[in-house]
Parts: sequence; C-alpha cells; structure tokens
Amino acid sequence: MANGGDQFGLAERPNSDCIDSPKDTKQENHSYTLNSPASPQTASSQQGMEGIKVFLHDRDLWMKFDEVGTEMIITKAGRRMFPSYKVKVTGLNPKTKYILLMDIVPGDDHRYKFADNKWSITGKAEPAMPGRLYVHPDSPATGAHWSRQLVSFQKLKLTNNHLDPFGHIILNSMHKYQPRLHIVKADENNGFGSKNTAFCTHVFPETAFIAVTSYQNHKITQLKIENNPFAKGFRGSDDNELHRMAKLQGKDYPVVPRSTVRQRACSTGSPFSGEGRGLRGSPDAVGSPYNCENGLSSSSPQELLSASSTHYTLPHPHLQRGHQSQVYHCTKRKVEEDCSPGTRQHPYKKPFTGSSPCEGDSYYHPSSFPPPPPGLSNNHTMGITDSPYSSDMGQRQACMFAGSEPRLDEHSCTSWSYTCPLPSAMTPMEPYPHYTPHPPYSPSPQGSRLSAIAHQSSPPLGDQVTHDPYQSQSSGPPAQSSQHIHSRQLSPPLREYPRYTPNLSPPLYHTLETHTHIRCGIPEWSAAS
DNA sequence: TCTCTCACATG
DNA sequence: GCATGTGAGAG
Repeated sequence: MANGGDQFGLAERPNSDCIDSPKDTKQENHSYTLNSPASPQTASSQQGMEGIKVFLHDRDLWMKFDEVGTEMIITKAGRRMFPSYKVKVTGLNPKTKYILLMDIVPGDDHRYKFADNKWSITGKAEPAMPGRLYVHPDSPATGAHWSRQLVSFQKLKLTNNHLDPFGHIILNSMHKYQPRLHIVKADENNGFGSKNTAFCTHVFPETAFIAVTSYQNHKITQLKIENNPFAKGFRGSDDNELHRMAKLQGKDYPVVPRSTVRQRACSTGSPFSGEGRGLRGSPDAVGSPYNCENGLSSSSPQELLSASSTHYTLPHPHLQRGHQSQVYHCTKRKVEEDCSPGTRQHPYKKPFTGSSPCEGDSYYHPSSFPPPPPGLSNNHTMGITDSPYSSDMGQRQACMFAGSEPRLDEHSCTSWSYTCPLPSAMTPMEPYPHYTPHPPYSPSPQGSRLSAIAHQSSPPLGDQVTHDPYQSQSSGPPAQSSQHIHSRQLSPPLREYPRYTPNLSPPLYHTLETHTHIRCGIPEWSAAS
C-alpha cells in the first residue's frame, strides 16, 4: 500500500485518554476525546483505558481519499476496504488482555447519489443492515501484543448481501458509513461479559466512506488503482490504458479512457473534498448541518445514531483537519437525559456463548455458540444495527433480534469520537438468521471469547462521544488521528446469545451481529423488539 | 436514469 | 486462488 510514511505514524502522544474532558482539545497529533456529558461513571470506570491511544496508519492516504469522497465497493461476495484500516495502539497495559473489534455504523440516515460529479442526498436511508462487529482475529491478546505492531483489519470485507453468511459487514449501497474501532478489556476469562468490562471506541472521521456497488467518482477509482497493489494491473499510461481498453473491447483505438467513464462531469473538486463536503458533511451537501457544540456540524443526534444502528455523524472534512483539534462534544442532550448510566441499558438479549474458533483472521459468531469461556463468544461479527430501523432488513432481522430497544438516534453524538461505554447494553441480538447456517468456526477459545466481547463491546455510539483529535502531522510521521470514544464499563452482562449458527465458511470473519442502541451514553446493542 | 450483477482480464 | 477494476447487460 502506499503508505504514507507514517507507518506507525504515531505521534505518540500520550495524552489522550479516553476520558478526556472536553477541554482537551488538543491539537496535537494525538487524539482527542470528548466526553459525553453523562458519563458519570466514566472516569472511574475507565479502568485503565484512559491512556490508550490509537493512531490511524496511512492516514495520509485516507486523507487523500477523504478529500475526494471515499467510496468503498460492496459486493455480494464481500470486498475488502481500501485503504485498509490499520492502527497503531499505544497505552495498553502490556499484560492485560484486550479485544479489538471494528464495526461500521451509518454516517447519517440519507441515501446518496452521485450526479454532476458530486454526491447529493436523494432520500432517506434504507433500514440499516444488521450491524456486525468484526473482531480482530488476534483477540483477545495482551496489550504487549497489540502494541507490538500495527493492528490490521484489512481482511474485513464489506457486502451488500443482507443474507451474507460469511460474516462480512453488511452495508447499503449509496449510504454513508463510519468505521469505528473498539478496544475492550478482556475480563478474567478473556471475555468481556462481566460488568466492569471497560472499553473505549475510536473513530477516525477520515475513514468515513460511501458504500457503492461500482465506483462513482473516477477520482476515487484512480486513487484506488494508484495505491492498491491488487489493482496495479490497471495502472499505466493513458496510452497504454487506451490500448488496453481497446483490446478488451475489441475496439479500435481510441477508446474513452475509463477515467472518463463514470465521471459525469468531471470536475475537479470532488464534492467531498474541499470544502468539507465530504462524506462527513453529508448533510452539508444536503444542507443539513449537524452541529456540535463546538461548532462542528454534526448531524443531529438522531441522525447520527438513527438507523437503528448508530449513525455516526461524520464531521465535516474540513473539520477534521483544520479544526481537528477541537474537541467536539457531541452532545447531547439526549444523552444527558437518557444517559443516566443506568437508564438505558438494555437488557441483554442473549449472551454469547458460542465458541468459536477463530480461524485465520476472523471469527464468526454465529448465533448459537457454545458458551464460550465466560463471557466470550465466538462470533466475530455481531450485528449492531438495530432492527427497528430497517424495513426490509429490518424485518428480516427483526426476526433475529428479539428485544427492541431504543435507538441511538435519539442520543446522538455526533462527533467524531466519542467515548462510549461499551455496550453495556450490547445485547447480542437474536440470532441472525442468515448467518446461522454455517457452522461456526471451530471452536476456539478465542473465538468464543471474542464473540462475547463483541457483543458486549461493540459500542454503538453512545453517549459520549469523544473526539480525538487527529494527531497532527506536524511532528514526525504523519499523525494519525484517532478519536476516542471512551470506554466504560460494560454494564450488564450479556444476556443472551444470538443464536446463530454460523457457518463460517472459510473466510472467517469474525463478526458478530448485534443491535446497538445507545442510550444515554451507553450503547446498547440489543434487539429491538 | 440509475443501480447492480456478472464474466472477464490482470497481477 | 484471490483481489481488483471494467464494462456490458439486466432490472
């Protein structure tokens, strides 16, 4: 990959904590954290999560895409993300075990279209897909392990197949999404079901993207070709390109360069870029600004979280950079309201028990897993979304999820990073039907654990959002930004497990499906019903 | 008109 | 065998 130099780009700045207060607006290279209003417990509950810092690897590359308006292809079979999501994590206790997982939440509740060389809103988002968590295959592992090298989520795949049996993260085309990283402290059992499970969430606004079934903006296509080693077959001079195309098409030379192909009007500026019209600002495009207290715009809380899953509001592009350092709070009123930590927890639905093995990189979490070691389940993917939301999917999924929970929407934080408590309430949803079919991974302790973790942990955006500042690039390696979301303790233990049976096929992605609902600060992944 | 899918070529 | 973009054709 073309990595910027930052390989580890870390600015190692230790400062951010998960818990930073809003004030911390650091504009340094490291991340910020916003606290959400209500996090009473937070501070204390952070349990050692405060000093954790996460640096986005290859941030420069991400920024390049972000400036244009990142697009990620989603296919029925699953497509990897490019740039790959890789991070450098510091501040972990070397001996403590952590589970690292990712989820991708809606950036807002709009559907987009690309016309006139720019993205614009065309309507309301479709129901969120079942949220799934991708548990890093190495989980659980010690802080020393995670800190040793970059933590790569490159094997994570995105799909538009609502019935995906592989555990890939399910997304809707032409919708905006925000990847999030969750670090969950494993409990004694390497799980995270216990009450005090601490976790923190990190969000890098520059990793937001719009899911597409085919590239819309040729600039993105070119960036992918130029930077993705697997696409180098498409590199070359224009001339060669034309010839190549002609050959392929059996046409005579001049052929329209593909670059011109989808570009309707090419223009320089990509909608996203520049002014902040990036994905993050989607609303902008549309005109719906989301504002954060800081002045950042964010989508309304509801919007952010809405979609049953959580919507994550993306910051405007510019914000990211220029103001990056600002601390955004998301605020959230609702959060406050609801947030009483105790307030909205969800009941868990099912505990995860599965055991699954982890294979390779990912684990699946089927719904039905054997009970993993305490607290853990195997799934790698958990559904995060909420069912309520969806219509189609919703229904389908609805089945899967039992409980109904409030949505995140209401609580929303918009900002980049927030601290969320883990899902205390994460409730694994009910089994994901589709998932089920496949046999779970081989049971591996890890798997189980992970899954469990995932369930609990995958935090939806919750109450608190913290924003981590980007690390500035100034010093050294490109800074990587990270936002933190705070961690909190997971409150309630998981309830039930989803029962799926995963089938995991070979490609095992460890993903767990869950529903997330964040209520006040505490995200909850529960089923909706 | 817009999206999505699929066979295909490349590395 | 896998990852990736292409582009025709379907819906």
